[in-house]
Amino acid sequence: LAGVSKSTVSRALNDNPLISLKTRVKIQKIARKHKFEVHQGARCLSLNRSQTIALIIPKSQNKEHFVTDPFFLELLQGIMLKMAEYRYDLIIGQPQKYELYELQRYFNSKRAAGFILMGGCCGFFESMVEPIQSTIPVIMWGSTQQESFCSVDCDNKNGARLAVRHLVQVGRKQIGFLGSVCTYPEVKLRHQGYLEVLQEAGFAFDPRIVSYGDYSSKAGYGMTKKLLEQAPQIDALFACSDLIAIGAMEALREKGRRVPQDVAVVGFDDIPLAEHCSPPLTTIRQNILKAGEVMVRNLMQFLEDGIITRTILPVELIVRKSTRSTH
Amino acid sequence: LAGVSKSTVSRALNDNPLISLKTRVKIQKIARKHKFEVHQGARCLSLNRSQTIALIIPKSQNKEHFVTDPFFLELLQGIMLKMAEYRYDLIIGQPQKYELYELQRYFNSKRAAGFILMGGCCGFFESMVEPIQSTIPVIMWGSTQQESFCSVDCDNKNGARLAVRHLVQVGRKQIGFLGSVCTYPEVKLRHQGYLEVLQEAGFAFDPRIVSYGDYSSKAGYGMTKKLLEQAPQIDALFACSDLIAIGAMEALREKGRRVPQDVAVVGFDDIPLAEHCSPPLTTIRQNILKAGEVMVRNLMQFLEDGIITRTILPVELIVRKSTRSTH
DNA sequence: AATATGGATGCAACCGATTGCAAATTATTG
DNA sequence: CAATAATTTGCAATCGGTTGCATCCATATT
Repeated sequence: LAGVSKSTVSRALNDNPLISLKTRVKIQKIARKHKFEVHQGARCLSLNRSQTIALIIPKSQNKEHFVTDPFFLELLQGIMLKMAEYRYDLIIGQPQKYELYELQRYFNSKRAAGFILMGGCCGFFESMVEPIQSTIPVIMWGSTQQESFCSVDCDNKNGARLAVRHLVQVGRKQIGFLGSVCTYPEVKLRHQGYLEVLQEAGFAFDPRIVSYGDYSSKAGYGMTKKLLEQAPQIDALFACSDLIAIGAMEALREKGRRVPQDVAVVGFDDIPLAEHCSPPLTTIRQNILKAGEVMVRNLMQFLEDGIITRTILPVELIVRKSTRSTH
Repeated sequence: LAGVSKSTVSRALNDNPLISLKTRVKIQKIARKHKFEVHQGARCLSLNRSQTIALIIPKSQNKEHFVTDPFFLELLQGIMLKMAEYRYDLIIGQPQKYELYELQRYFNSKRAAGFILMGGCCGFFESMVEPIQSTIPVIMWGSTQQESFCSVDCDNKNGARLAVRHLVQVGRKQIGFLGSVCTYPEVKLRHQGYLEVLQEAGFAFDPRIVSYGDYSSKAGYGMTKKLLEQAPQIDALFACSDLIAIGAMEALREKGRRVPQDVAVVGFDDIPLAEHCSPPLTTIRQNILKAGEVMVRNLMQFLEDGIITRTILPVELIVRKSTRSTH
């Protein structure tokens, strides 16, 4: 070192006001010059917590090994941006099973101080929620019934309402619903919004124009093919993701339906591609980047002060050609 | 504990053969029963290395904050799969600057024992390569001139050759090239493959039908618009990503060109969407999942034995409607 | 039965940082 | 100037594993 004890160095590097400004600055300068870095293992041992958050993502049930949705990347980006601000590290984990125990292992081994759960939207974690909140700091993406822990979600119901109301306004009468998995809370909410607007518009609800699959374009393609057979009269589709919508438009095209002239299509997410697919897709924009940031911020708040937040982020209707007959 | 010293416990949990099988099993059973987890901080301190690999991703230069390409997700998935096998943790880092120093900070603080560099493909890390190899365990995605450290890449040149040869075989004469950033090594290689096949086919090279942008559908849209103005005679396009190709097809459609009748289009990557866009896209499939796995495996090999590997993964031509006039 | 042998376990130091408390230094006050 | 207060720094214990070496015990050997 350069003149002082190691406790002084430790305090100086942590900007402890016990140490006089003069020595603090001196020590920090020396540390920088010698590219000194605090040994995180030692720090973690001493503090008994690590400056690390774990992002827990689901292994999807079907073949596809991952949330292939670009949506996830954007969320990740938002998370990382905010994480860097807090000078925390992000570890990504994909546990074998969706059990509290797996999270507890991370937590007990002090590999992570808190968790961001992506599986929430799939209902994976609903089961383990009760024991979690008292034990492990957690924030979840997606809607949930539980009040006892932090969550962030977009306004699914309102998103669906905006989409379907727009379809009604452009004169559509037979509006189909393309969901992903019908048990997902956000899908339920969107379906609810869909029903509300149909009712407000005085339309009868026809269960034959509702279909479920997953979030992929493949599923959208398949659902639409099926729908066109059992309900050829549809003149609009509200899809629960842009990928579904894109798959749907492909199926429509194969069946000789023009978008938007014969069938108008609305997606959900506003992925970058939505603007440049064919035709450009009317969709519900979620500010995913922001969502990622909010998740980190709220989790940190919980870690520091134990404040439980439940955030609903606004959504926005983006009108493009897939619902505009002219222009 | 239950009867023995802590050194015995430590050895037993690490399956050290010094400890008799009987006590080993007994201790492991007790540990499991009490959900004991090794404190990773302490372990890291003691061993002076952590069981963690850092995935370093670039902040893209333009507005888009991230590799929005689904390609990245698949790679991530492959990395995570293999990582779980080795029982290592994955941390994701997006350093402020692309300098050796940033990596060294991770390394010196013992937050990561090795690095997977995603920026390689963008040439970001080329500059810091010489100092790296001797200092820090690294594997890079993408082609590089350097021989001194591990890398994994797909066979870019051959991919381009397959794509362009296919276009030649279906009778196209004016084959445009839609690149991303012309300084990226993989783009250079693909352009090289493109030129080779043109030459073999006896076509003259026309620089006016080559354009560069980035990997997004937006860029594909823009490049194609420009290309159609300065070279309206083109009858085929080879795009360096599926997203570019999708943007290109949208631009073609707006300009009244039919795909594939007027202009055939080939992409690169085979993202899930490629099969369900309109028309389904002929493309070059990279086995990205495998690539991720190989990166982890080779990096681990380097960590253990210091073996430097340079891997080129095969690619495959997937023919779909975007290049088939009939059917 | 005494000694050699080897396998199983324990002792104790060590990794590098943090922090309560004591000590030393400086500043303030009567 | 001495006594006290306030500020600054150092001492030493602690966190929870790992590991070289010493020790112990049981069996094998002579």
